[in-house]
Parts: sequence; C-alpha cells; structure tokens
Amino acid sequence: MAATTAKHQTMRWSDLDEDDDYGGGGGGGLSALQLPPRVVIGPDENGIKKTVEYRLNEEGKAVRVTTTTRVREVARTRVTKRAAERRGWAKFGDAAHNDDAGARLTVVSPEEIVLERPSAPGIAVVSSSLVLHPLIPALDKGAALMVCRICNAKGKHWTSKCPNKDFAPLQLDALVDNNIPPNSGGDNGGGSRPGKYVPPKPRESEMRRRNDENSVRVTNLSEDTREEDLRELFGSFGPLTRAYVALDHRTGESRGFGFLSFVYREDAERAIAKLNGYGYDSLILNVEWAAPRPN
DNA sequence: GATGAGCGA
Repeated sequence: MAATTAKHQTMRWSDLDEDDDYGGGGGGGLSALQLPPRVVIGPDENGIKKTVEYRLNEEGKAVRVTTTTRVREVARTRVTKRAAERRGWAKFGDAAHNDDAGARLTVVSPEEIVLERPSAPGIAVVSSSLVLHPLIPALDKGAALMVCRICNAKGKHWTSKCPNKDFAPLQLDALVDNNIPPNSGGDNGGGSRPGKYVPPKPRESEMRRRNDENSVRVTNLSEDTREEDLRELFGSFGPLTRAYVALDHRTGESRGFGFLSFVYREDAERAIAKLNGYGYDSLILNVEWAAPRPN
C-alpha cells in the first residue's frame, strides 16, 4: 500500500493531479496564481517521492500540503497475489537463456491477417482462397442474391455447385504451396474481385464437404470405428477433405460403413488398392469407389 | 450386408 501522509489538510487521491484548481472558486483574497508552484522531490533510491504544494483551504488561507509516496510500493501492489507468485518461478524457454528477453517475450505473430474494407475501391486483397480463383466479370443485377459461400462468386452458382467445393481450406493452402492449380475443368468461374468482401475461412461443416469424384466407400467397419480412425488410416495416402462414418440416427451407433473424400484421385486409388481386403480391428475392410449419393 | 448430412432460393 502506498504510504501517503498529507499534512494540514485531508485530501483525496484525485486531488494529486489537480494542480490547476486551487481554491475551488472560494471567495478568499488569494488566488491560485499567487501560490508557489508545486515541487516534486524524488523518487529517491527507495522509491520515496515527496510533493510539496500549496493550496487554499476552505477559509481561503494558503496551506502547505506535503505528500510522501513510495512509488515502487505502489507499482508492486498493482499485481495480484498469483501474479506475484509467478514472478518467483524459474524461467524457461527463451527467457532462461536471455536475461533481457525475460522482460519482453512477446513476439510478432508470423500469421498473415488480411483486413479488407469491402467498400474501398481498387484494393488488391491477397488471400489463399482468392489466389486460386480468377476474377469474375461484372455480374447482372438481380443475380447478386445467389452468392457462393465457398468462392463468393455472385450469380454464378450455388455453394453446392461450386467447382471449387472439393478444396477444403487446408488443402487450399497445400495447393498454393505446391503450385498445383485448382479444379481446372470447365466452369471454374468462381472468385472475387479485388476490394470485395472475402469470406472468412470455411468452417467445420465446409471441411467435411463431400467430394464424389474422389470419394471411396469403406464397409465392414467394426462398431467402434470412428471418423478419426478412418482419417488416421486413410490419411496416410494423402490429404482428405472428409471422413464420415454412417451412424444410425436412432441409436447413434455405427452402421459399419463410411466414406472418405480425397483431395487427389490418385491417393484414393492407392488407398483402395492397399486397404481393400486389409484387416482392421479383426475385420476385413472393403474399400471401393463410392457411388454418388442419390438425391 | 451395406451408399452419407447439411448451409440458402
């Protein structure tokens, strides 16, 4: 706690900084301007700071007010007990090797965050999803209601018909890194114009988007095989956009089969070749190309 | 033995 003594006059903390309001409009003969200025001494090596100032009391008389404050004490009591406790811990990581770093270990994040202003014209927004999609031409009025939630194309197609729907965000990044073009066939007219709104990263629901082209069906799964298990098993062949185990709606139990969608068809082929007939959980897996789901 | 769920007109 700050050790503060104020002589001649009781005062509040808030008074300390109000050096321009002496007298408070009281009707004395003296004015604040005639009072000696406030003098601050210290803080010294012990953190003691003295302030000497002159004020007018209620009767308009000048009084000297001396305030003594232990500055360090104040700073120390600003932290909680637990925080103070943590200061006693042994340093680790970078802080253990660099005394100086201990005080400021905050680092700049390498993550690139694009802030876009939708209304600003001509702003080139660079993001992984945008790079993959060519710009779309100006669109017809009235078509704007149809907005693809994957590539943000307006008036082109619905999300379910998006030519890029099979590329989950993680795979998108992989494609950028590997310089592999996206679904190159046909109408891939999705995309966004620079300066337009760029949708946020797709969520979990979009991560699981199915991809009939590269999907395999796996049957003869044991009851307790979960999607994570399939991911682990099939993921070794290449990136997946979806792992799904069919569940009974009523019991929630596995129906013994599931589906996996690969980013690359070749990976799906290899998975079929390797895992069809593969013993898993004491059962023999059956892995084939999945038929497109009927409407 | 067996072919999936879900965000909009």
